Amino acid sequence: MTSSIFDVLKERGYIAQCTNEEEVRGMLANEKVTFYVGFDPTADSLHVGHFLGLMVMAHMQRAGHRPICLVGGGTGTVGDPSGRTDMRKMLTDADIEHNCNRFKEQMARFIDFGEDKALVVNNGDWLRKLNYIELLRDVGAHFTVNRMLAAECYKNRMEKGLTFLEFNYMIMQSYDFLELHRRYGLKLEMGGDDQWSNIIGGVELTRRKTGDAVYGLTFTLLTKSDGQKMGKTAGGALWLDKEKTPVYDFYQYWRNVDDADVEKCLALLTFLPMEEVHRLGSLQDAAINEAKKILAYEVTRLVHGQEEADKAQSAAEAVFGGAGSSENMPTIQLADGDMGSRLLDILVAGGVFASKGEGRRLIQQNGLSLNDAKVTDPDCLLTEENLTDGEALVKKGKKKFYRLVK
RNA sequence: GGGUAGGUGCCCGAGUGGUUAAAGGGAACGGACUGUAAAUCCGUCGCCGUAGGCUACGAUGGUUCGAAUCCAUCCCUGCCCA
Repeated sequence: MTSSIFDVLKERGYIAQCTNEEEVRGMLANEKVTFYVGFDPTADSLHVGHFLGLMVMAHMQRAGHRPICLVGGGTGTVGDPSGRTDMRKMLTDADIEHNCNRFKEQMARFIDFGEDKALVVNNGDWLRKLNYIELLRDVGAHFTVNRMLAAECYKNRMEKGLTFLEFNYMIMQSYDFLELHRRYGLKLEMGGDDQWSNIIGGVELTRRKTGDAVYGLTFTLLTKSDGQKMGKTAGGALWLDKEKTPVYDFYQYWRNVDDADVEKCLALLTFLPMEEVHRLGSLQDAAINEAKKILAYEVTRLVHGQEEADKAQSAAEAVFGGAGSSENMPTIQLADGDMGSRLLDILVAGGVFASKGEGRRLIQQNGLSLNDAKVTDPDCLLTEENLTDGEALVKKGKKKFYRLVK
């Protein structure tokens, strides 16, 4: 057997670092491998960064391997200092449990948790029971502080201060690997490239404790061509939960990615065949919009399902192309008292503007339209005449649309 | 515990008694240009507002006509010593 999922992952651009490329490649080609990716429950929803990891897991599962989703009920209480300049806010146990449950629901959209096909585990189950002295003797003896301090992930914390609490994160994550190896025969840990230090910690610990060959692999972080992290919006992260990031906004985010990032996103965030990805990625100038539409639709479909993706696409076409249905664009429900009220106040109440000042400014800058006519007066009122069939369309800036419905 | 340097708007960071809603940069937002792209240029970027007012520089008190700026106490962080 020579074909390996490893090659697929590599071709699609997922792989950043690997402990032993040839051995991992061979292992993935010749046996069913149990592997894991960890997710710390720092928020009540997964975001696009996690989605990349889920895509990798999905590819692996399709190739016959068994994924373990580890939610960090234990590590989440400590907080991973990797890539952070400040200590994370401490979460309460109740928060963590709530978040863990949400994660599980969301993961089920991408991973098949059918019989023995995949597992969800919570490292709180074993980490919380650990005895300090035992752990120190058992695990602590295998780590030298010198090596740990040299780890990339602590670099920028050496200046800002790194607490002992967070310093132990690597130990805990390494212990997870060992524990999963013992419980499930785990052979491989995967994670974002920022997890490299933590992952090799686990690989080494497990090797030393058991003598078994185990491996680590990191996947590319989702970054824009200018190096910035992808998936950040004005409102923060791009969430997979539609309550936190509306599907329409989610779709629009991908519809609007930079030309330079289109091919990469198609490869990493969709299951389209690579020939198709290359073809779409090579489109030039205005034609690349075609690729962006497909990207937006596909990613939205994977995350929110076909129906939601259709709605988002339809809403986008209604707004930008004149076709499609406007029904699914963000909607503001008008109250009875709104007729004759100031448009500005209605939009602030509807969340379109964060403050009246912001709205007023936007109007002064010619950034607001009502039914395709520029609004020039900040104090203009919304009247029945503005409505057609009980609806009006408001445009904020160049491409944010809201439907007012009575 | 001792010494020392700090805590400023979304982030970084200037500012050491009035001219400071607070320089500069980044992010973000609006406009022009475009392809729902990028780059560029112009503008905006605490809240309410016609004027004008209100709130804000870790927290709480105080000095002063007037404080982000001075004093006191407290909280937090870095560094050095123990």
